This record gives sequence, C-alpha cells and structure tokens, in this order.
Amino acid sequence: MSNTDYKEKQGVTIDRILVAALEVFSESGLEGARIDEIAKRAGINKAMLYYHIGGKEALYSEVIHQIIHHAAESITKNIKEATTPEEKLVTYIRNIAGIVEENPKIPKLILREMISGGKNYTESAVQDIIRILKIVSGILQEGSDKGVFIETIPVIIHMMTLGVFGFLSISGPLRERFAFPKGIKVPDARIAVEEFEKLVLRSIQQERKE
Amino acid sequence: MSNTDYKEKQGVTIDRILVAALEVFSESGLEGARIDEIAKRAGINKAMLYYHIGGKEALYSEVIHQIIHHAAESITKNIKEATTPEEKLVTYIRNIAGIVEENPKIPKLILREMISGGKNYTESAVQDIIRILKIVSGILQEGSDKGVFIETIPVIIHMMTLGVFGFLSISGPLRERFAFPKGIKVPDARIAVEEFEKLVLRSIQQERKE
Amino acid sequence: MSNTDYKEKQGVTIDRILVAALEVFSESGLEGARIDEIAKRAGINKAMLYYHIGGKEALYSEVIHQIIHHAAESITKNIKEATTPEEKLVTYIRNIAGIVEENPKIPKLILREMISGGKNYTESAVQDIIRILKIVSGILQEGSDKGVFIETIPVIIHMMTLGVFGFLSISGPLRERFAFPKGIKVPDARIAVEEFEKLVLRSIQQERKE
Amino acid sequence: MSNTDYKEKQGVTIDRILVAALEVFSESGLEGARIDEIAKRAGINKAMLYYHIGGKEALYSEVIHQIIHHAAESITKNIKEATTPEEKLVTYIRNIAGIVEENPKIPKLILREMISGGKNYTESAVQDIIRILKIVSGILQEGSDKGVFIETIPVIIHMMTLGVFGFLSISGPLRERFAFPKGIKVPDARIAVEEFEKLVLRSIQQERKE
DNA sequence: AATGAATGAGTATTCATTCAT
DNA sequence: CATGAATGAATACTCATTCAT
Repeated sequence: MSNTDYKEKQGVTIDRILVAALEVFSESGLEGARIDEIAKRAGINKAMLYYHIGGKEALYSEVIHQIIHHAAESITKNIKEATTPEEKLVTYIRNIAGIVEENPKIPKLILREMISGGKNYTESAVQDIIRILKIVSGILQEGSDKGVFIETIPVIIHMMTLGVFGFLSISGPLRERFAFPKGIKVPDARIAVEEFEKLVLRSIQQERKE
Repeated sequence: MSNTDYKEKQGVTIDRILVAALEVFSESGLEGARIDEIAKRAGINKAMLYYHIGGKEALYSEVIHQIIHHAAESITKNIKEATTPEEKLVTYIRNIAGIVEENPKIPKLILREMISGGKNYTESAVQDIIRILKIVSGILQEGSDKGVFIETIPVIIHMMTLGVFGFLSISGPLRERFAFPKGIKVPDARIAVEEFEKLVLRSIQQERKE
Repeated sequence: MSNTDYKEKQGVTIDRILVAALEVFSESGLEGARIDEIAKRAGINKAMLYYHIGGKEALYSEVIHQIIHHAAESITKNIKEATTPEEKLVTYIRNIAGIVEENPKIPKLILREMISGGKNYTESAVQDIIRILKIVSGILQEGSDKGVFIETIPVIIHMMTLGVFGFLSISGPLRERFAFPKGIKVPDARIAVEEFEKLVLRSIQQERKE
Repeated sequence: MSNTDYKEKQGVTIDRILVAALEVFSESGLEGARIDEIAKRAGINKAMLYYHIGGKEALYSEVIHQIIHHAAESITKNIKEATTPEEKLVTYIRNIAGIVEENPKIPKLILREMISGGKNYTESAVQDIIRILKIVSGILQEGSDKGVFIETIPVIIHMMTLGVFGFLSISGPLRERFAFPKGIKVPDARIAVEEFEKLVLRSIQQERKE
C-alpha cells in the first residue's frame, strides 16, 4: 500500500465520520447526539473517532465549518456565471435552496447552531459567513447602483432566504405527521423557489416608469 | 389566608416552573436542559416539579403549549380590531414581531422544536398552530377576493414572517460576538418590522391600474 | 356521633390500611411496596397512614403480627376439638392449608419475611410462632407416647407443611403463565391437602404389627 | 498475555458480577438490591456492569438463569450414576440439598422469585425447570412401573423437597436470632437430609408383602 | 490504526416522610 | 381527622472520554 493510499484511507475514514456526525447532530443537536451513535453509523470504533478528530465539540465544529465553507465556495463560484443583478440574486437564492434541498440535514444543523448563539463557530466559519453576506450585499448594491433595485438592507434579504428555505425544509416532517385541513397548502420545493424569487424581486425592484 | 389565596399559591408555583423552564429550554434545548437548573431558577425543590408537572418531557410540552396558545389567542384578538386586509396583515406581522421582541426565549424554543420535527407538540398545540395558519389564510383570501392582494400561498407568508423575526432575534448574540465589517448593517427591531411590512405588502399588493 | 362510633371509625380506617398493606406488601415485598399505593388502595390520604400507623416498617410489622397471631389463635382453638393425635395432626395441617387457601397473599408475605431472616418480626410475633411450634411438638409427642407415631422432629413436619402449601400457593401464577408439558400435573388445593395428609401420616405412623 | 487469557479476563469480570449479584439479590431481593452495592462487591466500576450485562433486571434474570441451569445440569449428570429408582430419588434429594447447603444464597433467591410469580424467568430458565420436573417425574414413574413406589404426584415431591431444604436454609438466621425454648430442636443439615430421605421413601414405597 | 474494556462525573426520577393549613 | 404541598436523600442508568493491548 502506497503512502498516498494510506492517506486516502484516512481521508475516507474522516469523511465517513463527518457524514455520520452531520446526520446525528442534525437529528439530535449537540447535546442530544451520542458519540456511540456517530461511531456506529460511521462504521468505526468509538476510540478511533477520538484518535482522528478529538472529541465531541471538535467534531461538531468541524461539521459546521465544512458546511459553511462549502456553501461559501459554491455561491462564490456560481455567482460568477451570472451577469445582471437580477440573475445574480436568483443564482444566490437557488444556491441556498439547492444546498438545503440536496441535504435537509444541513438547515437543521445550521439553525440549531444559530439558536445557540453560534457558540461553536470557528473563526474560519465566521469568515465564510461574512463572505456570503458580502456577496449578497454586493449584488444589492450593484442593483441599486444600476437603478434596478431599490435600496434595502442585505441582511434582511439573506435572512428571509435562509428563513424561508430553512423553514420549508424543517417543517416537512410536521406537515406529514399532522394532516393540515384543506385550504392550507404547503408548496413543494420547486414551486417554493419560484414563488420566493418572484416575491423577492417584486419587493426590491424599482417600479418601472413608462 | 383565604381559599383563593391558597389556590393562587399553587398556580404561582406552576407559573414559576414554567417561566424557568422556558428560560432553560430555550437556552439549552430539551436534551441540554437540566431539571436541577430549572428547579433552582424556579426556586423550588426538584421533586415539586415532578409533583406538579410530571417529568422533563411533560414540562417541555407544556411550555410549548402555553407559548403557542398565547400567540393564537393574542393574534385572534388583535386581528378583530383591524378592518382592511392590509391592516389585518400588518397587525398579524406586528403581533408575531411583538411576541418575539417581548421574549427572545420564545423564538429559540419554537425553532428548536420545529427542527426536531414537532415531536413534542401536544394535540392542542397543533390545533393552535392550525388556528394561526387559518387566520393568515383568511386575511390573504379576503385581500384576494377584494382585489387588493394577488393570489399567494399563505404558508409562505407565515414562514417568511416567522423566519425573519425568528432569525433577527436569534442572530442577535452572533452579531454581538463577531463584529461584522462595515457595510453590513443589521436593522434594529423597529426598523426591521417596518421594512418587512413594506416588503411583504409590496410583494402581494395588486398593482393599481389608473 | 358517639365516642364509640368514633373509635369504630378509626378501627375501620386502620383495618382498611392493614388490608391494603397486606395486598401490596405481598405483591411487592417490603422494599418494593409503595406507601402511595397502600394509601390509595386503602382509600385514604397518605399522611393519614402516618398519623394512624407511623411509617412503612411499623406498618409491615403490624401486618405480619396480625397474620401470625390469627394463625396461632385459629390453630389453638381448632385443635381442641380433635381427640386423637392423628386427628390433631390433620386438623393442624388443614388449618395451615385453610389459611393459605383463604388468602394467598399470606403465604407470600410470610415467605418473604422468612427469607429476609425475620428482621421484622416483633417479639409478640415470635411468641406466636413458638406457640404454633409447641402445638405441633405436643401433637407428635402425644402420638409418640401413645405408640401411634414414630419419634420425629416436629420442626421438619412444620416446615414440610408450610413448604408444601406455601409452594403450592405461590407457584400458581407460574403454572398458569408457562404451560407445562403433559405428564406433569399439579394438583388442585383440595387434592393436595388429602395427598399431603396421607403422605405425612404414612411417614410417621408406627407400622402396626398384627 | 495470550489471547485465551484475554478472553478469560472478560469471563472473570462477568463471573465476579454474577457472584456479587447473587449475594446482594438474595439478601435484598430485586427491588431492595442496590446496583452500587453489587458493583462494589464485584470490585468493578458501576458502568462496567451496564456495559457487560445491561441493567438491573437483566442481571437478575441472568443470575436466576445460571442457578437453575447449573441445578438442571448437575441433577441430570448425577442421576445417571444411580440405578434403582430409590437410588435415583435419593440422588435427586441429595442434589437439591447439596446445592442449597453449598450456597444458602440460592434458596433465598429462588424462593423470592417464585413468590413474585416467576416474572423474571427467562425462557431458558423455564426450560430448565421443566427439565428438572421431568427427571423427578421419570424417577417416580419408573418406580411405579417396577412396583417399588406407589403412584403419586411428582410436583408434590418436588415441592416438598424444595420446601424442606429451602425452609431449613432460610429459617437458619431466625433460629439464631430468637433462641427457641428447649424441646424444639431444628436438625442440622446432614440429619435433615437423612430424615427427609427416610420420610419420603416411607411415604411412597409399596408395602412389601411377604 | 484499531479495539474492547474501564471510569467518573453526571442526570432524571422516585419515594418515605413531614409540614402547613 | 384530613389534605395538598414540600423536601432530601437516594438510585438506576448514561455518556464523553481514556486506557491497555
């Protein structure tokens, strides 16, 4: 076995741990998660988890970090392919929606962490959050400068976005368990994205004078 | 001491427990909360908590129930004082914002509970949630019937509302801990309400033809 | 209400407590029994139990005492109506069998107490036990003197008797829960008494020379 | 240390737990026993008890199972060395007596369990009980077929046996604590076995016609 | 790197007993 | 006598973490 294979193997193990950890932490939260359960789902011995990562809180922070970093990278990259502010905003929204839809564990974990005041954000996680906020800010500023958007407060847009898709995602089980009465429909993901895009654009677009 | 005082005393003890429980559960979640801590903050013997309420999960459910019931009652009552759909919608939004602002523990608790899939909602809590959804639904329907609102999906409006104010509330500590760079402003509560009202109304109001 | 009625009422309450206590102690043992359960079954407030009796151990001892005292009284009285040693022995055996059959809670309680080394026998309970042993002893001695019984050790006879009927009684639930395979029959109470009388008499009767 | 030693070590720990558990359960019963006490006497950390066995009730059931299984094995084996029904019956009786004498904790535990209705017998424990009953049944049937025993009910013989030796064993402390008056002798174990053998044989042997 | 065993510091819950009224 | 409330001392069980091999 070559040295590279060796490192690969280690990387694979760590990945398995992180995947299992995201699952368990999102289901149960930091306090509720059990190290035994994470190790079991990762298919490794519990002591190995300590060997590779080093403890519950370190593992939790690492999971958070990976998620936010991936989101920041993804948004940064995708936004480059858009040209107008409207396109960029839509790209940003769809990116958030896509991450949430692809893995519903993620909004659960991020929301939990926000609720607990971001106690476990590492410095680099904070930097990635700021990076995302700056992107949104930039899009809105550009739109405002070009006269297509009214002036608004970027953080509100960001929160509305996280809020809507986060809530849509986490409220899923609830809607299944308790049958809501007729007249109250909850949209599926695709429709929700379209509807939300429309609402946001309507809310910040300059009214066109003709 | 009169008989009334006597009965009051019991109610007072239970109230103290519920207040303390909201605090601790919102800070630490169901799993993270410590019964000892709740009893301590309520100023009672731990066993009394079991005597009056009956265990951690029952206590948690009761706290959730009280919050949602109070919200449903409050919205139901206030909405009656409004006449037009726009006024009603604004009343609803300000009501949610008001509850959140009055006690920032509440959004934390409710968000946590939603994330965990509403496992601990009692049937009456579910009924109260449905009640609120029906109110929002009614307002939007009325507006649509009267031609002032476009047709939209009530649950999205509800979730945007919960999402924005919930997020504004829970992201507070985060903003304090990590100083955001200039250019990214987060509005204070009053401004956030106004801004959000404007956005929502803009997003669903029929464009007036003249 | 007269003073007599008053005392009657108290006696009734105490009786209810004792009956409930026998039930619960026999089902669960001293450690397993719950004061709340006893009070509930007696239909009284828990604090009243303390007022009337004074605590768990005192209650337990009192129950034991009443049972043994009643047994001693009953045997003493019935034995007088028998004349020959054989009749007396049969009377004694049937008396034990009768007490056990009448209230299956009793053998459970007495056996439990014997196992724990008689820790909770009061002095008067011990005296009553000795009284019973002396009766058995007397019957066998008389039989031996008259040449109808061989010499034997009374305590063995007493223990065989308690053992057989106690076991028959307590093994009831077991036999019901697990269906024994054919070929292993357990006699009903009436047959058991007859069979046991026969065996005991056969075992100690002098062989008659003709 | 060899691999065998390693596996032995685990077995040793479990054995220590089982020995300590038999002690404590027999002294205090299932409800009265304290896990801390068992762990202390086993010389292990309390958590290891849960790691290896899995809780109070599982431990209790395991102890019961081991005892009954050992008894069934022992009787099955020893009976093979006997030839006549009389010899077999005596072997069976001495076996029961031997187990009881060797470890007086055992009758206490078994009696307690019988009193509580065999709630904690595992299926395999029930099978072992049936195995023993079948042996007794077989001996008596053989004796009856060969004309040396009268027809009788095996379960009564079994219960007399358990009853006598169980009672002799558990009544020991009682006899020591309260000095019985002269004239009431309780036999020591050796004499009790002989006396009981004689009585049982007398009771079921066919009278020989000459 | 891998694993079964070990540990200590919790943590929810129970319950006999007492108190205030 | 009667009762609901209060208390403190247990007690079974858990779990993150470490150790020996």
